[in-house]
Amino acid sequence: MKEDYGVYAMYLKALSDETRLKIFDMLSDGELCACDILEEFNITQPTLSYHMKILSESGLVDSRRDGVWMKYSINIKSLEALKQLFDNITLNMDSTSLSLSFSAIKY
Amino acid sequence: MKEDYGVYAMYLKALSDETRLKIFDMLSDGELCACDILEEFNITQPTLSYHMKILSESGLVDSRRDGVWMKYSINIKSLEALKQLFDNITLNMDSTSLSLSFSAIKY
DNA sequence: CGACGATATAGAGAAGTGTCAATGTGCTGT
DNA sequence: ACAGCACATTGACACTTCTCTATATCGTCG
Repeated sequence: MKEDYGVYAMYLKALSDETRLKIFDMLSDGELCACDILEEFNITQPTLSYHMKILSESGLVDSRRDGVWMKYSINIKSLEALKQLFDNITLNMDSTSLSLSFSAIKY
Repeated sequence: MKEDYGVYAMYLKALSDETRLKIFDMLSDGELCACDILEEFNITQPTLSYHMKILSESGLVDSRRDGVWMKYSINIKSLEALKQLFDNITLNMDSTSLSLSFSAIKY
């Protein structure tokens, strides 16, 4: 974990662009093809392709061909890894911060 | 939430640099001064100051003067917001993805 | 006050990013 | 085979990012 800063930084860089973050959030509702995603943005098709490549190569998003279409979906493992990254940060907190964190737990 | 992509993208951009991500993780053990942080990296003092400014201005990190020193600490609210961002993404998943997510829950 | 230690700012340069128009590639019907 | 649609790649450009050296500011102590 402590040694994976490079991987996490890559994930976060992939999501640090507002367009890509929106796309990632869109994919939380399930698999989508590029054409569906493109309709939601005021960007050209090559620009979307560029963003999808970054998301795919980072490992955050999986892609597969379905005939003429490319279908994209969230890679669960990378999403869980990101959650653990931020969850672990709270767990390491000192007592002052911990009391604040406890009040934020919502189960 | 759905409208805050700009804020989240800013948070993620601030953490998308490996140095800044390490610093953020270091701060999870509690408040640190710039001099303590600087010792852990092979960068110059102005470069660290540049990174701390990005972390502070994004809202992820709080800063205060303590005599000659600047003390930095994690802003809990922004950290919790980041956790919710990723937690909400799983919650929106369809049944196929949900079954995968359940298997990853570790309580 | 004046010197010093800690941090911030300015300026510059190399490298990276996001966008587009133009073009290439791959699949599917006819 | 070939025409057409979906998507990828290329090349170019403006803009941003990260790093440094040099210099400024701020707070403390004698």
